[in-house]
Amino acid sequence: MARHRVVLIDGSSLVFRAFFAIPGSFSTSSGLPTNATYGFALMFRKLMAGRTPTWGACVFDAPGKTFRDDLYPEYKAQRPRLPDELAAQLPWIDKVVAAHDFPALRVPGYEADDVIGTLTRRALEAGHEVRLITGDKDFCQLVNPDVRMIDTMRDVTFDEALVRTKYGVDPDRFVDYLALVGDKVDNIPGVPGIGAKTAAKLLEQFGSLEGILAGTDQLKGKQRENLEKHAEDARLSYRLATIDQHVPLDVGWDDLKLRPVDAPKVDALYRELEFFSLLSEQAGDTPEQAAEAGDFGALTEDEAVRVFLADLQDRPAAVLPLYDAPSHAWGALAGVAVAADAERARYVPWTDGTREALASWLGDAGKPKVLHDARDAAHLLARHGVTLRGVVFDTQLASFLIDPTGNIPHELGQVARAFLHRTLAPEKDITGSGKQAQPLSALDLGVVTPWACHTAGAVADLYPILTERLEAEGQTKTLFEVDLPLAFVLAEMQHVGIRADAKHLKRLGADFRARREDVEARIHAAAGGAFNIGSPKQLGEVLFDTLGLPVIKRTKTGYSTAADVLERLAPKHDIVRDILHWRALDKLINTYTKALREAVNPADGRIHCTLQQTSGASGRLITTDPDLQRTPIRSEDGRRIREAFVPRDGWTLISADWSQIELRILAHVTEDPLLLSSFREGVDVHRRTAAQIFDVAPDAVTPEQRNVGKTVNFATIYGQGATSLGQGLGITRNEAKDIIDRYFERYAGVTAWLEATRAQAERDGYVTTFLGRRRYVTELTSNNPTVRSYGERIATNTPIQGSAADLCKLAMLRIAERLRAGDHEARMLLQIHDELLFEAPPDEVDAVVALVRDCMENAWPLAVPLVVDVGTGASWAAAH
DNA sequence: GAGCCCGCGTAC
DNA sequence: GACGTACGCGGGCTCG
Repeated sequence: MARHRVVLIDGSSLVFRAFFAIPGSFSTSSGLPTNATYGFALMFRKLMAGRTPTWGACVFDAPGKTFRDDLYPEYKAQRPRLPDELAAQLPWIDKVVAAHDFPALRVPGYEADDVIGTLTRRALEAGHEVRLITGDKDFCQLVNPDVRMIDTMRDVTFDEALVRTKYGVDPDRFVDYLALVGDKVDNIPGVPGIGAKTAAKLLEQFGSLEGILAGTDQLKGKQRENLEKHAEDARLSYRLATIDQHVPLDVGWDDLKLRPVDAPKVDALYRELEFFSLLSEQAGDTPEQAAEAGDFGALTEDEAVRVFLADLQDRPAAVLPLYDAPSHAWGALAGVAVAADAERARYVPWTDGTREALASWLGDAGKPKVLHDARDAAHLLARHGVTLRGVVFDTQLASFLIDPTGNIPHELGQVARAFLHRTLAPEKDITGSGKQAQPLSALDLGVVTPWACHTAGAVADLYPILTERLEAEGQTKTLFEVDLPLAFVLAEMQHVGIRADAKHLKRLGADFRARREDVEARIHAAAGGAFNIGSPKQLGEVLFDTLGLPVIKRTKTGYSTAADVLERLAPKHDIVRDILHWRALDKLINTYTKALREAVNPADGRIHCTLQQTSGASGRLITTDPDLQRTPIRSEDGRRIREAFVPRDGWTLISADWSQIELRILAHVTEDPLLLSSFREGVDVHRRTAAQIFDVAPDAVTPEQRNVGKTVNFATIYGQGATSLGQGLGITRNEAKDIIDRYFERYAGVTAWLEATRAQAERDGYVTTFLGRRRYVTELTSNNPTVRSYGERIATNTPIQGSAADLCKLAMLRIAERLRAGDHEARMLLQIHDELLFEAPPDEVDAVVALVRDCMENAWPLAVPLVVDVGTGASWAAAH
């Protein structure tokens, strides 16, 4: 017969946790804040979904002093006062507890911790097992084979192994650990200079706090000094951190007996609190994952994997491939979690024994799969020889399409919080972070499995919810026809990477470094001494305090030394030119020659950046790790960086970019006659704008005037005002205003469209792109004029920038399709917003150029032609 | 040492 | 504050 279970809830700490973890905007229609109450209700729901305990109690701190205050007056002195919004919820939290017929305990003179500790001891002595529901790590000291600590908000269960993994000490040494490390929240002092890592190391070496204090002669330096000096602090901390397990309690098991949940009673309260999603009839439809109720496990053998996967049949399963390395850059595959639903999941480590079974299922297009970030998964799997097929949904892309600005970058934890109100344990909770981070494969399967299964379970739970939301937002088609297929094109591009000549980067770096040194010597001589030129703080002191140059602009932390400021100071002192030069070289060295060289994968000599699909609010794609979209081109030195990007031996790089795609889209949407005619007749649009602004014939426009025209054309797209346009052009605000007025007079169609778009955005609360991609502009409802005008710029810029991004995605899809259909070896390498980069074998170049040009020029039927410039060459510098 | 913000610079 | 979309570097601060 199963043993009796006792559940002890740490009410006080959970109330605080819930209050800070759940947005303050949670409230009833009458304005009662309910975020902490909701968190508490969620916790109960998870608790009750699991195995029913026999006894239980929800323990709160009682008002008044405790023995710890006598020991140490500063105890918990750092605790913030109870916020009013939380105080107002306490009576309601009591009601939630009462509605579940859960005994609530408050014992004067003792903290909740001690009451819980005492009940835990009694339960163990009676042979029962205990579950502690808390977010407070102090309870780790009570964990043993019969006592587990459950953090319901993060869905993490601490057993002995997890305590050891996370803190590096056994539960029975946890108090010693706390005594050394201290606890800022409770104002437990600890020993200065001893952090988590050192404490674990010392305890490993000496066994206990007293062992350490007795053995300080074996230590040295600051550490020994601190331990000797603060020995009494540590002992005091030990007593403060020790949970008292012998509190006199006037309760017996009969008082703590639990009854089955009275659903109507709970529902009545939840209706009052407007927690409609927690009502029992709905709860039955999508049962919350109980902290321990899941049917989770690890599968390490081929046959077991096959049986589990075959049992899924044709039902969509959530798939979560996991990186082994803490850094994802070239990380290997540790394993794959597969969830049939949130309650049934398996973690399969990637081993010789499981590889075949996993690979054949993952590659089977007939087995439907749901992923969160299929692009990343497909790339990771591709590196292990697995082709991911049968992906029917991507919860990350769905979240992005529902609200691109909502949960950037739409990581699973954020999306689960937003749509499931569930807090997932971050991976570092089990792996640790920083230098002592452990790869998943080094961790106990008992630690990885529940975490991986819970996490995959969240993807399974998100699937139906996001499917429905996506449909409601009218974005289903975009997901299935554009973003999801594109994810696999991007995965392929990441997998292919771009070849980079590390030697060229090294030579360039050496050249730039030598030049930087020369300039640096001159700067230091002019300043009268050495200083760190790369520190804006130090540089400001030299320029404005030592050399007495005039202060033109300030930042919130001091003097501004930005390039535009330095440009204006350049005539006053020769040092300023040198500083600008030093900055340019320093940037090229650190961000480009150095970082790019480190990004080259030695295995294939190529850089494999990430093509983020869910980070650009307007729908743009974004490159990271490294960011190849920011490869320099504007300066002479910068362009030399592009010489390092080369094709495969004997192949050719092809660069194709749209000419003025955003201005053409502007012409299309505004239907402005002048803009339309410029593009239809193929006249130079910047020259045309200059002619309008300066009221001269196009032939008479000087190069300087054309430049003004160009700046003004872009200013329109960005919603630039007179002040900054004036600054950009080096003219007065009034002169700039005249130019803008004149532009709007001549381009009346543009003026009308800007006006209409702002009005539409205000009316609907969002703007859209060609593909119907939606961006909500909440800024427009702000009372703050600055925020509101920012909203207006977003409203008018996003349809232009976002539609350009749409066009590029469509072109990429068609190009990928046609390269495949034509059996071309050529490959798409990069997207730089309006440019696509390819490499092709020589015999394919002409065909690929034609194909690419066709797809790009005909990406979308516009009222004006789309013009594409194509270049080829032996490097990116040569091709562009 | 890790994590964060800041100032700055790079691209389209 | 005053130009839209981004990423990432080094400096410098805080925390442990």
